[in-house]
Amino acid sequence: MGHAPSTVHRLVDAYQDILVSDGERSATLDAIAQRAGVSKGGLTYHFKSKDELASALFERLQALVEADLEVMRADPGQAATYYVKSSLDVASPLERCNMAVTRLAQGSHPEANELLAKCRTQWFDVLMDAVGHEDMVHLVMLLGDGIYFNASLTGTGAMPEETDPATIDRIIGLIGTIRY
Amino acid sequence: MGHAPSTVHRLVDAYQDILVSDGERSATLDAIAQRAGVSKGGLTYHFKSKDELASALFERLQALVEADLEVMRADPGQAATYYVKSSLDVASPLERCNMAVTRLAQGSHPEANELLAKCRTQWFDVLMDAVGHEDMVHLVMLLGDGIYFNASLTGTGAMPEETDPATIDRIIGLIGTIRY
DNA sequence: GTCACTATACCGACTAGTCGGTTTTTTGAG
DNA sequence: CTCAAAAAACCGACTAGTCGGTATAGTGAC
Repeated sequence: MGHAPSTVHRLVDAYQDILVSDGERSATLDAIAQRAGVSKGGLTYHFKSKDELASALFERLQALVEADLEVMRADPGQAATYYVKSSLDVASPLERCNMAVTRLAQGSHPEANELLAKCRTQWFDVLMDAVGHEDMVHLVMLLGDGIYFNASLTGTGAMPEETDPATIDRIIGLIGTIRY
Repeated sequence: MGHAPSTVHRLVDAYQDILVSDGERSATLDAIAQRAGVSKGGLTYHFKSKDELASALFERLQALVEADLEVMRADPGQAATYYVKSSLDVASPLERCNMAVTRLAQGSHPEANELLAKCRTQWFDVLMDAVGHEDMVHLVMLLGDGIYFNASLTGTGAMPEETDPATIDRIIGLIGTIRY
């Protein structure tokens, strides 16, 4: 019970956290190992290369997205609202993992690019089933991306001020008034 | 007339382009010099350090944003539409420069962070003057960010498909129906 | 001569990945 | 349960290569 997270899990966490907070460049093997509380040798025992670490991150994202899609499918009426609101929760495992993979994609990692494309297609499909109007789905997804992008810069201390959850609620209210 | 761009300009272009298309890690002095078609010595002749290159990029962004704000101030009625639509034009000098600085910010470059925060505040203020409703301004800016974020991933070949300008037009139409 | 470079060589710091060796955990025979 | 052997987990020094930055001799245009 209450497993202490395994070393492998901690290493992926460390990689993810450094990617999110300091960027790809800072995510060196030494830095990852140090944050995970193991030696470099300990890291390379579990992951022979940095690519293997990245692959583990990709698998984590796939699992988290699958769970997220399941939540949305379970309550289609709230799917769009849920999608927009959850974009704001930068501390959630999904958003953090998504952000880490996005950082790799921006460093032109082909596999990261493909995975992100796949995830976005899945979200689009689920939202289409739930909302049924293509333009509205695009609007919702773009809004979610904007919130996410904003939050990702706020996280690194780059924004004038954080996006306020209450503001998001009011914006959702405004969008709810659109007749289509 | 029709100046061939100066070496200094070409070096900043090269830095910007590599940042956008390959990420911070690939933007080495050698790579920048090579893309600009000068030797490494030629680069260091004009920029004593990488930080000076970054500063030149920051100055470029400030100038481009200032011009953009001027366009918006000149036609407040179209400011919001202009803001959203121009987010899609990833090939424009402003968007490319903005993207390059964003890459640096994500690598937690403090000066890049401050500059982005300042620019976003300026855009917000101009949109507030033009639109007059805070939540609508947030909506417009988030939408712009989403389009921009999408486009920036599409650029690196990461998206299922590029956001369609016609779709953006229809979304703007939907937002235009909101009464506030 | 000066400016705007080219070309090349070099240094120190850092980085990914390797490797021999050590510690910890698991196993299974008596 | 006990204890030794085997397997798994981990350590840290080392190697080969990269990157930012410095240095320097030389070239052609003005």
